[in-house]
Amino acid sequence: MLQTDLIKGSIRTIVLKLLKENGRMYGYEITRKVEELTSGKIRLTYGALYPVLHKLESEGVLVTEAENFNNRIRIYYSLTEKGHSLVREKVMELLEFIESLQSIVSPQTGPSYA
Amino acid sequence: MLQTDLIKGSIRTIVLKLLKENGRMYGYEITRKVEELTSGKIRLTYGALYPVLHKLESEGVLVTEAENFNNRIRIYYSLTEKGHSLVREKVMELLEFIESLQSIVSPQTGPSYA
DNA sequence: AATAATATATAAGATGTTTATATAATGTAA
DNA sequence: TTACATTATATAAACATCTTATATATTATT
Repeated sequence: MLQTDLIKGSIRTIVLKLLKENGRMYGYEITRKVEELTSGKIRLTYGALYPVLHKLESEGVLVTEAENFNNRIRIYYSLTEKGHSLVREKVMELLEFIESLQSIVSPQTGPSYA
Repeated sequence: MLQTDLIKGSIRTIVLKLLKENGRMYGYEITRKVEELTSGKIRLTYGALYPVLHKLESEGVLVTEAENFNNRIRIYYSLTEKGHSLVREKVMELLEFIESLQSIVSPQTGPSYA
């Protein structure tokens, strides 16, 4: 597992992107999906995930629906219209950030006339 | 400029990598180099940079040399042996992290038999 | 003379994350 | 049938990290 503090700051974007791709999801499902997509390299903790979800809700970025499943309450989160445009922004920002990181840590991949 | 909270957690690795590539550097020079490499997209703030440098020094990862330049003191930072092996670790970790992020935000780039 | 750029640094406040903890139902293996 | 793993949501305390504001001072440029 990675689980370094690199994850700091990207949880919001990850959550938003997953909700965009998968429609509505519940918290546990989000953590599973992240593990699946990253081959277990990234694991969101609930102490980090739920505060993010609650904040996004209070900002009007997503809405919740509580449903009963097997005598348990399951809370589904889905993007609002505002959420959808935020995803686009945030994902672009993340891609730019990744590019920037790469230009620091990776050697130039320009033409090599070798 | 990006300057989102995505940078959180990657400053250490960025600093370490730059010191490895450039030998010794001083604080201001580090911020310049990051701006240069990222076309101004990432800007380290001093409030973030200096605490990181001081912490790395206290951990024995880097050492300082104060030199006089134009009537001003300039403090050069360079990696110790311990620092050199930490860079390798941290950069690998960052590359893995980038890969993980990409598998979340980017579409699969597998063979497309189209 | 004023401003921008160079240069290091700290404190206060804000934010975000980990770790620990609580609760509870269902499925599974011994 | 007991114990454990998995499913499921959630909060509080502690910790780490970052931004913003601030201080200081020299040199170069307009």
